[in-house]
Amino acid sequence: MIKRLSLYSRILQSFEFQGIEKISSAEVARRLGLNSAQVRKDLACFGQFGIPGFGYHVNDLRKQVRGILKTDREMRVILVGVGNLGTALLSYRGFLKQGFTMLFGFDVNPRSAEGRTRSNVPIYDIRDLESKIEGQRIDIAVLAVPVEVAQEVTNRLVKCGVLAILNFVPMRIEVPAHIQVRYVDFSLELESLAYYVQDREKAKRE
Amino acid sequence: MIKRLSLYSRILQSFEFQGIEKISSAEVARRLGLNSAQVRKDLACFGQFGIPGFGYHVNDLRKQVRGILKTDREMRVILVGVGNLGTALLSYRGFLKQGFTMLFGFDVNPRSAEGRTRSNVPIYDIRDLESKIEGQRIDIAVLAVPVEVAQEVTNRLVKCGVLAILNFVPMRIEVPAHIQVRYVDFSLELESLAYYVQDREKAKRE
DNA sequence: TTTTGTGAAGACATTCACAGCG
DNA sequence: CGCTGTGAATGTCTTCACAAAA
Repeated sequence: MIKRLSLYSRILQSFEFQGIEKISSAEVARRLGLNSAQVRKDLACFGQFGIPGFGYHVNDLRKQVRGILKTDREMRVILVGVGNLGTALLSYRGFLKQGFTMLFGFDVNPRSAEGRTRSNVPIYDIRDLESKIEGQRIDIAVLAVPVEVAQEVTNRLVKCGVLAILNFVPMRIEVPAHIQVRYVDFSLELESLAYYVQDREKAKRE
Repeated sequence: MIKRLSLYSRILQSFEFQGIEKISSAEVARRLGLNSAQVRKDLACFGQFGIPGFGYHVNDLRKQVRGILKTDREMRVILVGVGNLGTALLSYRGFLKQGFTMLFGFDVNPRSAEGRTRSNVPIYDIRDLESKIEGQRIDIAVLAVPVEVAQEVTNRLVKCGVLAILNFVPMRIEVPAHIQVRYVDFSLELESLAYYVQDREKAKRE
């Protein structure tokens, strides 16, 4: 549901960019492939932002949604594991949208990692994780290390006071209840796609 | 649900690797952070694989699950858009697990894209998309192009007979009903994490 | 005994449909 | 009228709890 809010935020931004000032739940729903009642419910959940018979003011609504998501305040992010994937994440504009700041990266081999990177985010040795982030507020750690060390690195991150982890490693990591974890797992998506593709070809034959 | 099957497949592989021959739904559930009834229901959905009072034979079950997911047969994949993200996907071992073959990539600037890649997947000009994949069976296209051209490229892919799309572009793409689309959207995950982090800090204050 | 497979219950999410406001 | 906000209805997914099988 919060993910949908984030979608609303994104589409409102694009409406604003296009100079559209007024929008209806039906139009938002159409653009995102959702049901209009769902859009209204999601928004109504946090207050009364709409005007019956009119719709929503794009500008107003966007401010409200950003307020709810707290996208208005700075999120401090670090990257742990600067291999192929980590490097890509660093250079992929659009990964860090406004409101997110990548402070630094960590890797077992910071020198070679730094060479690959075309961003100006400093890469430190992972041995210095604790000392480098000591005393700093780190909101989110992006985890892109090899599977074998994922749990160990996670434990260290939690000890360092990291509040949330975006995990690109294809395994479940154990964390205390108050730590937020979100998973991004490409190959899972690929495999599930494969399943439906199969169905498709079977359907064609029948 | 199919995603969970894929998780089972992965964990069964690791059990097999460790030489574990027998497994219970409770143990699988524990490892994946699920409920044991869920694991049993998911599996029971496709047949009776378990033995009451014993559990499941790891090897047997894995074969069954791979059969259901059709991970046993080759999936032919292409990559469209070989920018930062696309490049990373190409070099990221683990993206393409066994059963998936990356045939080639396409980009507006194949020369510079090829330079970045350390894989031996050939990169062609996107103008030649139709001619290069003509007559070939392509199961899945991985979409990693800029937002502005995502819909146009999608249309071309569909015309070329691609059956499924794994979309890394942060926007909804329109496709005919019989085409499968799956979305991978990092920044959405980041934003939703941010929301809960906020909650966390509020909770701490109270 | 142990652990499966599964109806029944429960929790959660989505959609319908309409009163009421602008 | 048009469109929101929202109870009620529906649908979907998850968990419980237990009879039956090994």
